[in-house]
Amino acid sequence: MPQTDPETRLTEAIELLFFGYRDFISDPDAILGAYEFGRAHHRVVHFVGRNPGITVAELLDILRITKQSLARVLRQLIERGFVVQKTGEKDRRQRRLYLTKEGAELLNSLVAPQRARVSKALAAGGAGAEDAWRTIMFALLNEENRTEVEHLITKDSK
Amino acid sequence: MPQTDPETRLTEAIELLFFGYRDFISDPDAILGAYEFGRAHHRVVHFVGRNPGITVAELLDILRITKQSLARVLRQLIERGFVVQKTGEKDRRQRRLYLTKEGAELLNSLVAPQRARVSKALAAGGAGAEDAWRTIMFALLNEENRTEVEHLITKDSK
DNA sequence: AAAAATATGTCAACATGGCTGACATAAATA
DNA sequence: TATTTATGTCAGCCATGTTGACATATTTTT
Repeated sequence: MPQTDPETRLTEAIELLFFGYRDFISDPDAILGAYEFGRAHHRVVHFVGRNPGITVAELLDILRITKQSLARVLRQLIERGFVVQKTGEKDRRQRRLYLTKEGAELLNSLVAPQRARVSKALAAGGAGAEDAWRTIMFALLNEENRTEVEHLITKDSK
Repeated sequence: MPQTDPETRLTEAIELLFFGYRDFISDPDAILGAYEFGRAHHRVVHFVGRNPGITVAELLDILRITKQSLARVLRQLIERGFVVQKTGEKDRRQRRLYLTKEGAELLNSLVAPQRARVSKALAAGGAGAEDAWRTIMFALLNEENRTEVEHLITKDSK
């Protein structure tokens, strides 16, 4: 079997991340095209769907973009009826975001092929591989983001 | 311990990919800024460095962008002395691409923090985790890309 | 030798989705 | 009441993707 030096091994891992991510995000693109939406819309729909009632500020913090960039895609999603805003009950300055029925359907059509892909991939690793994969993916995060991401992704685990 | 339904588990994995990749590509950005280069330049420098003498057509096939998009960043990299073109010896229509000494230094400064990050993350998984992680990342690829990616990433394994 | 195909380059126009800066409004807080 | 906060909006800029059309040099096919 080939022996590989550590630098090469790491370079290969870096390229696996590049190519893996490239294909991972490829499924939704065709679907989005039919709506004349882009990846920016996808991200908003995804995180609003995962965090119903999220405030604009919280969404900006997840996406790490400016409010002006968000405003463009958010306006389109609202105008076309995929997202609604509701004034916050406790703090009436807030605009809490929710998916409409149409938004939830769009999200579902986007996430379905991604789930299928990830499900297959995790299964390909065999028993125990999923935990190892998760540990490594989590360890890729900047330390200052780990707590936040942990909260975000485990939001509705039972 | 929390029991988690399969859909939620997969959604969490999808978000781990999103956040993990986001942080994974964060290191080089500051470095690139100092050169007034962007991620597109990074990709070109990376794959030219990994595949010395690569042709323009091969590079386009890896990057999946149009030649007009590539032309812009490639021109800048050539003008500023990070990449050189040499006419193909067998086929003189080809322009084979190589990094200059400066290009190799730039690549090294970009890849070093990525290697450090990935190295730490793989180590965090413990023994055997790296193989599991690789298997899963590879299984994320579109089937039609697997052979190509396998060749690309194992290019100089011994 | 001529014709066709290939590898590459270039011009022009346009779209998406980032960015900064400035300013406005309503509501909460000090 | 004054200030801060959450949000929205206008205007313009930049990076990097796209399509379409066309040019050149070289190789391959006829």
